[in-house]
Amino acid sequence: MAQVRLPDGTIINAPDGTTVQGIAEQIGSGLARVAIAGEVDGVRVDLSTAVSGEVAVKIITAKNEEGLEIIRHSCGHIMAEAICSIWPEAKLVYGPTVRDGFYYDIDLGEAITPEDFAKIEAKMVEIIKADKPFARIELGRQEALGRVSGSVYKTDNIERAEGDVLSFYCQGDFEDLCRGPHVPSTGKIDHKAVKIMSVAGAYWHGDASKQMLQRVYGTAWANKKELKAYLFRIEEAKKRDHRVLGKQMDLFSFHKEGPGFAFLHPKGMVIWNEVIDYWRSVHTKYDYGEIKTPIILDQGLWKKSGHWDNYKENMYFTTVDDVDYAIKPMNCPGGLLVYKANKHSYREFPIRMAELGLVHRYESSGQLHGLVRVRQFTQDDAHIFCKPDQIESEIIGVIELVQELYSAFGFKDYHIELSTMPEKRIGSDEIWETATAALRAALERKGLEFQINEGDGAFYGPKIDFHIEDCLQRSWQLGTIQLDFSMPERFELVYTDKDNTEKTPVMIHRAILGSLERFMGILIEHFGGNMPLWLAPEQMRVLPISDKTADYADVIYNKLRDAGMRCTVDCSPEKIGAKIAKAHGDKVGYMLVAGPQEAENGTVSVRMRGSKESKTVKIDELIAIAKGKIADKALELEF
RNA sequence: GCCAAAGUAGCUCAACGGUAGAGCACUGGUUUUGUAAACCAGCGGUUGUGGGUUCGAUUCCCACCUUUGGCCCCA
Repeated sequence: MAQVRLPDGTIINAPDGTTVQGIAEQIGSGLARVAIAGEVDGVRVDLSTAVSGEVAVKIITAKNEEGLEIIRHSCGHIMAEAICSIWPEAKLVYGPTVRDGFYYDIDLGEAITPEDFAKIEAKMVEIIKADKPFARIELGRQEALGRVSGSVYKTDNIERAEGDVLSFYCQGDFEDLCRGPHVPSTGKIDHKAVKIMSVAGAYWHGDASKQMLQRVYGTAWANKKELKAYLFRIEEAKKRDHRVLGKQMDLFSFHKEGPGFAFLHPKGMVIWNEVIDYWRSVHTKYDYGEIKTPIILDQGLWKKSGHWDNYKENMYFTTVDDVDYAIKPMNCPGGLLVYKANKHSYREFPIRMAELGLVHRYESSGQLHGLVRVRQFTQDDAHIFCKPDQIESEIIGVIELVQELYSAFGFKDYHIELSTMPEKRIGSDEIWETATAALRAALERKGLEFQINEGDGAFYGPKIDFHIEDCLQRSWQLGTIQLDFSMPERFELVYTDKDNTEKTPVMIHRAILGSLERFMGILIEHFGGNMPLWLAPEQMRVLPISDKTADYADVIYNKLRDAGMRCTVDCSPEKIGAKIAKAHGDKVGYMLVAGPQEAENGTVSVRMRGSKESKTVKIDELIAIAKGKIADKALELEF
């Protein structure tokens, strides 16, 4: 007899060899109907898997996240079969699940286009309706290799797979090498909850020197309602896209005369400047000095710093008076020269030099993306020079600064990565080891969770990166803390220590918002353009009911301007409803309706962005409230 | 950079071998308006750029530029 322990702790008995499906039936016929896979002792298996002895079993349904993943994986196979039936010459490569869906990499001479999606979907519906069972076949390594003979991709997959037993899954005549598990039959998928989303190129094994494959993306959900909800979420996310909002709100633009170079408009500059003002105040508090270094510097400097050898392909160059210059891609060499301008004592340490440095990095055209991936950007950079025994406390100080800055913008969700020694690098292995250990120690001291990103450090040192997600759930790096023992040595930086000898300082490179351009893009998406009052390009707009109260509107406007509010008046001949709609479209924080009633009492009727109600307040009262919200960096407008 | 798609008025989109059209915005007029868009009229385009095919190209073909979705890379 098998003793089966269920997730809630109950034990049920079943004859040895009972399948997971059988267990589900024993629990209840309803569960058996919706079961799509199982988990035996923590391992996901097909419903047809037999159990015996003492085991823990969990039944997976479409309601579980695991269930959805299995559905998506099975959908990948169904899509693969559909594609192969349309293009028999298609060679399948690899088809995993991803967040919200799945993809399949396919090698096919002919290009698959969005016009083909309907055809693929129709074929998939046909396969689903045929309710073909998924059958698992297990083979030894040699037999498996024999079974896929002729397919370079599948042979490669087998060579990369671990273990001696490899499995194949068949649905009817279609067969694919696959770890599984799968739904019991294609009919378990709701054909109304599946959709082909896009097709794009992808290198085999992500290697640019390898063949370009076609990657077809699909999504699958438990039912039609969830699919619709997902598609709705995507549409909503697109409305928050900073490129869309940037145009709509007149914040910035791009032009073909400078691809990858953002042009900031007056309203965009308001956000930019507010961010910087706040940034400066926090840096003053954390005892940073600020410097500014040139954008164009002699090429020799970049050879000395190692950028020439390690970063040249991302740099811009220019020649004037027969002298070769580089446009800076990083601020550190300039910062080093500032350090070298004076002699330093250990008593000054740590020296924290911040710089809002404008850098240029050549990025190949395919990777440009609005404000978040550009060729020219301003880093909120800083270089900290300190003694080795100050490293940990300095790193901790930066982490605290990161947390303070992010929370002011309402960013609570970010993840941290620790990147280690890359292939292209300067400095000895011992130095890398010490530096990496120091970063790790600081993170652990702060009790922060982080993941290791092997081989992804900067060429001069390991780094801690802070990532947040945009509205389309793409992850973007913001802050970075990089430890560098090499650059100070190369530039022969010294300080006089207590014992009156000259020693080499340690250098910490760090950026918190990362790129101000990227940060602005993420801010726009984060707030959906509805900026908190302190960041809003237009904090308030006075809306006179008609020309009759135009004079009163001007009085209010002047008072607000005098109080330092960013404010305009809408004196167009529109009706008040139209003015309100327009102001909402422009994402103005407070809409101040001014009619005869208000004029008589010295008040305005305040309508808040996003709200249908309004409140009547005295002008001075409004100013006091707004000033309070701005000073507190309040995220909400309500009062 | 690679694979694919797209580029039409300031913006969002139609038309798809035969004189390029709408809404919003803008300008003028009517309306003097009370909380998410009053009405009328007008202005606005060498259809991304350059070649080619054709009697004729926005439409078909080629190249380039830019953008979009991915891949690789990265702040």
